[in-house]
Amino acid sequence: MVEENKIPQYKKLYETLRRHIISGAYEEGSLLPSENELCAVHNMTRPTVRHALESLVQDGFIMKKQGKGSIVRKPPQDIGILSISGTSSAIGKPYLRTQILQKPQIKPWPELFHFDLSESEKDFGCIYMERLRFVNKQPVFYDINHIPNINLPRFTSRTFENKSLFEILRTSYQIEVRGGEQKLKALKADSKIGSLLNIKEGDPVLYIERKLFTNREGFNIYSTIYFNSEKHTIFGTF
Amino acid sequence: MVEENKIPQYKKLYETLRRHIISGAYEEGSLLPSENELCAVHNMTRPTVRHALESLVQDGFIMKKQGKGSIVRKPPQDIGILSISGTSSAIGKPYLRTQILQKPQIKPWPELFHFDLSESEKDFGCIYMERLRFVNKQPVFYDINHIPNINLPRFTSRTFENKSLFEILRTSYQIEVRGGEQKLKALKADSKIGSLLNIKEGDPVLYIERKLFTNREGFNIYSTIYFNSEKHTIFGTF
DNA sequence: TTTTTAAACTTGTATTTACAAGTTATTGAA
DNA sequence: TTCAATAACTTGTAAATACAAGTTTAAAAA
Repeated sequence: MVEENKIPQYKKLYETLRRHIISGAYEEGSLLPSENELCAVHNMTRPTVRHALESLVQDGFIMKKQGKGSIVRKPPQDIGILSISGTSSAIGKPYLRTQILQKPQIKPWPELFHFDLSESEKDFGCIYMERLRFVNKQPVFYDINHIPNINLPRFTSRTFENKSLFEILRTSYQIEVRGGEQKLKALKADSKIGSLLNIKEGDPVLYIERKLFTNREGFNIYSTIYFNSEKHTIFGTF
Repeated sequence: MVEENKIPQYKKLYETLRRHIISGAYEEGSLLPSENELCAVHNMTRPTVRHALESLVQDGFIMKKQGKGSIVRKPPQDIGILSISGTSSAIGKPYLRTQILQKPQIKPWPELFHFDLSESEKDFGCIYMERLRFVNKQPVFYDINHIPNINLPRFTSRTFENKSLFEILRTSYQIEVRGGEQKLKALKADSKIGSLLNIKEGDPVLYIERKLFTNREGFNIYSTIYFNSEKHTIFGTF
C-alpha cells in the first residue's frame, strides 16, 4: 500500500509549513497551529511534528517560545544569500525575474578552479549554468554555478525560470545544503560584468565565491556571483 | 534529592562532548562513541543522546553519517566575520594589528542611523569607537562601532588594543552575541576611506552594516565596516 | 472593580520501544 | 585465496506516553 512514500513524514510537514509561511498563509509574528493541532491535522505524533518544527527554527522560519507557541518569522524577502536558510528563497518572488543565460549543460570541470575538488567530483562531469537575476527590471545578480553531475536524472532538461536551484535540488533530489564557505570582495566591473549588470566599467561590484556542502557525500555546489550593489544590498541573518 | 539539577541532561552531554572535542580528546576525523555507548556511559536514553548530538551537528563539532557514526569536525578556530563572531577573528590573529582611532566615548546616538533603535537603547546613550586594523602593515579594515551604554561600568577606560571587543564584552560583562543581521555592498572609496585604507579614491571597497543581537534583552551592537579587498578577501563559513 | 488563584492551554524534557537503512566485519562457499 | 552472503554493528525515522515549565485565560475572592 505504501509505495511512493520515501520522504520522511517530518520532512513533508517541513515542506508544507515552509511553503505556507513563504506564501504568506501565516502573518508575520502570528502563531503556527500548536504542536498538538499539527499532530491531529497531519496525523503524526508530537516527536515527529517537533522534528519538523526544529528544522523550521534552524532555517529561521519560526521562533519557538515555551508556553506560547511557534512564532512565524518570515525570513528576509530579499537576497538572503549570506545565511544558509535564505539560499533557496534567495530572492523575493514578486519583484524578481530570472533569466537563464546558459541552460544547464554537462561539461568537464574548469582547468583552473577556485576550489579543490574531491576525486568523485572530478570523475563525474559537472553541470554548468549561468543565470542573471533582475529586480524591477534591473539586473542585480549574475551567478555561475558548477554542480557535480552525480545522479541527477533529467536535471539538464528541467526548467529553472523563476525557480530556485536549491529548491529543485531539495524537493526533487533530496539534496540539502548543510553549510558552506565563501569569500567576498569588492571588485571593479570589467566590460563583460558591466554590460551584464548594466553599470559602468570600473564601477564597484560585490564578488562572491561559494562552496556549499550538502547532505550528499562529496556533493558540493560551487558558485561565483557578481552583485550589482548600486541600488540593492545583500542582506543576511545569522 | 535532586536539587542543583536544573540543566537538562542533553545539554550537559552536549557541554561534555564539546569540551572533549575542543580539548583534543578526540582526533579530528575520528568517531565519537556510538549513540548506544553514550547512552550506557551517561545513563540516558537514545533520544536524549541524539538531542545532544544534534546540537553538536548544528554547531559544527561533528558530522553524522548513517551506518557509520559521528565524525569529529573540530570547527575553525576563527569563525569569520560573516558568521557569528567578532571581527578580531576574521583574520588570523598573528598578522593583525589594531589601532584605535577613536577611544570609546559616550555620545548621543546619531540622528540618522541605519537601524531602528529600541526605546531602552535610545534612552541610554551610546558608546562610540573607531578602529583601524592592519594585516602586514597594510590597513584592511576600518570599523565604526555603536554600543548602547547600558550598565557597562568602566567600559570607556578599558584598553582595546589587540583585544577583541567581543571578547571583553563576553568575559567582563557576560554579553554574548547570539546572532545578527547585516547588509553588504561594494562602494567606491571616498577620499577619507581611501586615505585610511591606503587605496585610491574611487577604488572599490566592501561595505558592511551589521546589527548584532546579544543575550541581553534590548542590547544590540551596531557596526559599520569598510574593508579593503585589494589583497584580502573576507572569508566566512556557515 | 481589582486582585488573586486556578485551570487550561502552550512548548520542553525524557523514557521506552520498534523497525528501517546504511556500513563494516565476519563467515562461508567457490 | 578470493568473492559473496550474512551478521553485527551504526544512525534514521517513528510511535505512544509522561510529566515539567512557561503563558494565557477565566473563574473566584477580596
